[in-house]
Amino acid sequence: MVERSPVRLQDVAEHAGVSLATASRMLSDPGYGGRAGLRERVLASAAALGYRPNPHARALATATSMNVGLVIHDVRDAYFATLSGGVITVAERHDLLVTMVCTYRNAPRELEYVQRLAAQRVRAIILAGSSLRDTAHTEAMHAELEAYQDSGGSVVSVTRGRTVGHVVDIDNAGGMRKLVHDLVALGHTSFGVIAGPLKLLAVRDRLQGIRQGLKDHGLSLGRDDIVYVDLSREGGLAGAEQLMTRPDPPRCLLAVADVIAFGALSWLRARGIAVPADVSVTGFGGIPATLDAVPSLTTVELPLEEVGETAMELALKPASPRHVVEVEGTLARRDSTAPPH
Amino acid sequence: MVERSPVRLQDVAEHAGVSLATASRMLSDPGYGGRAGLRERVLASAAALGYRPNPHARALATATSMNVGLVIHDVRDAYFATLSGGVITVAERHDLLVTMVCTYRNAPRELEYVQRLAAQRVRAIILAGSSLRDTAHTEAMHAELEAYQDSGGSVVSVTRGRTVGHVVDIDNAGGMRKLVHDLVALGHTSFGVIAGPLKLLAVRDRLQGIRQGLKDHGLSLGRDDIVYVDLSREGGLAGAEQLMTRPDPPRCLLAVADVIAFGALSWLRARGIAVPADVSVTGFGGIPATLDAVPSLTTVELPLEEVGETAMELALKPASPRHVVEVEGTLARRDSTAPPH
DNA sequence: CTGAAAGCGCTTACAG
DNA sequence: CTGAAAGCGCTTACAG
Repeated sequence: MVERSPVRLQDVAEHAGVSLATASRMLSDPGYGGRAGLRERVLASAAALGYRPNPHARALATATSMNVGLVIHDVRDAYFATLSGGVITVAERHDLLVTMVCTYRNAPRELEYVQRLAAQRVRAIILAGSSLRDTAHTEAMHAELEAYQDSGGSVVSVTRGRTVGHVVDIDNAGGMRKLVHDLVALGHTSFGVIAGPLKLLAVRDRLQGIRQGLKDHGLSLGRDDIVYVDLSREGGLAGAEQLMTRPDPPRCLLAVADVIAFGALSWLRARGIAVPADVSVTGFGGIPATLDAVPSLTTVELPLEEVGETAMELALKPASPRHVVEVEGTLARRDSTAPPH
Repeated sequence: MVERSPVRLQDVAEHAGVSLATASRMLSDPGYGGRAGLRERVLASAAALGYRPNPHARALATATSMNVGLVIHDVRDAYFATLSGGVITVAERHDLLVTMVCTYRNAPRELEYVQRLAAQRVRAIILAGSSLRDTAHTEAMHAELEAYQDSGGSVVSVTRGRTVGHVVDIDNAGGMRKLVHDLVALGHTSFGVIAGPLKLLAVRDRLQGIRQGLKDHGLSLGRDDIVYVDLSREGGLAGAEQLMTRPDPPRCLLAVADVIAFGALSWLRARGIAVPADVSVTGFGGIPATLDAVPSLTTVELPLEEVGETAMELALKPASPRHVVEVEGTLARRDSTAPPH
């Protein structure tokens, strides 16, 4: 089916008048001695023939590749796209190619992808999405990642709660807590929360941060003050609808993610409900679009690109000692929040 | 450095009591006969041992892999993120993994990535970004892609003007022309164009569409009516500044891309210039955020996710006959445009 | 320092 | 249908 590439290392060796072994050394081991001019001759031959090493042959012989695997929930989501940008930037600096897979928050799919990436002998697997709360799945992932790491792979997770590999730990709870404090300071007491799927650890943490922030001021959430929706713009639309059509709608809508907040803003706009005059709205994440929204969205800004860069950098470090990098969100108080009148 | 994976095909063969060759056939050739129960036995052994085939060994033996390469300008840009989502969706259906590289519109980098992907024997290379106008580079790319295709690879470009492989041809000029017609129908006669880098073929085509659309109505662009900026939000900010601070600012700003329009909207908002009351603004592309902007952005909507899906589907087809799929943009008239008062 | 040879883990003609 | 063997294109002990 496929024609083989014409020029192999063997060809280069012959062209340069050396053995296969020598050609290999001159080409891939910069520290190797070699008699004067030899290296130059081999390099010249390689260039002359347009030699391109076969990465599969190399991977087979050395059991490592120049690829890294990046596991995210969804590229179409700006949160992950931005983070991926950071990963790719650093990977490029190290001549690494990144293979990206999207799980769409589906546990079996996540596991299968990790297995495939491990089978590919990628140098590292970066799990950039919040981990999924499911005991059986967590155990299977753990076993898989452990085995992968034991066989020389590097694992990095952008989520807390992973017990293997390096971790970039985003302080979801702390960020939300800060945000809530700020809103309470503005005078808010009536909150509605639009949450995402509870299977996401990040969602749980953000909710916990909200509860804690309220509790710090003697406030709390009623049963009906929180709705669970899809982590998307559509989810935000539905969530706002549920909360705002109650007899006594909240004066402040806390979304657990920026995209959800966008949906909520859209719902409110369509109903002619003014933000922030009638109701305040907040997001979480700080994706670039929060600046373009009108009103601009108050949110907890995460250095997403930097998170991606850090993750990729950790991926380059040896598995031991384990690194845990804590990332704080910054409160970005913008135009979608104001004191309730 | 790296421990080898413990279970090889050889182990499965021994466990099942068959030869290596038979094990290989039972596992990877579904159409192969084999005596009754043999296949089941081999599969059972593979499962029992947790066998995972080594894709590099397979790639070396067959000269194909289960990966495809996706070349884009920038993942952080929603245009490419959305398109990539489509590619990944279809790739997943075919058990293909996608390796994504970002060129940041840098020609040498694009070429180098294509070479690396070709060396990896990816099944297909999808060039999702507009091609770069640079004769030397175009020729080098052409040679590389041709060689890659001759060796069995599949190439798909989402840009016109590529003479090798399948093509998804987005009608940039036609879309812009439709948009301009609509604006002229609204009563606009005074336009300012915020263009991107002229090295991008897509930018040239969109400009050409604008010129044509104007010409259809006996209008034209003056020397100062067009500014060239970076294809980004910041570019839009700068472009709006240049055009709107002229003695006689235009009444309608045409951006060649949605992100540029966002920057322009932001600049206008900061100056208290009302859109669309004082000035109309349009984009191109139809990325999801155009709906969340306030006012929502009038744009030419491209089915970006579908474009990605189509590209990946074409990648699965044989190189011959060549397919060229034409994609039209849809005029999305929204709130950022109105008749000039 | 250099080369001949074995080995990485598969697939696939070639015999039987 | 099945198996022994060669081969894919590299790297790397092992001798010299």
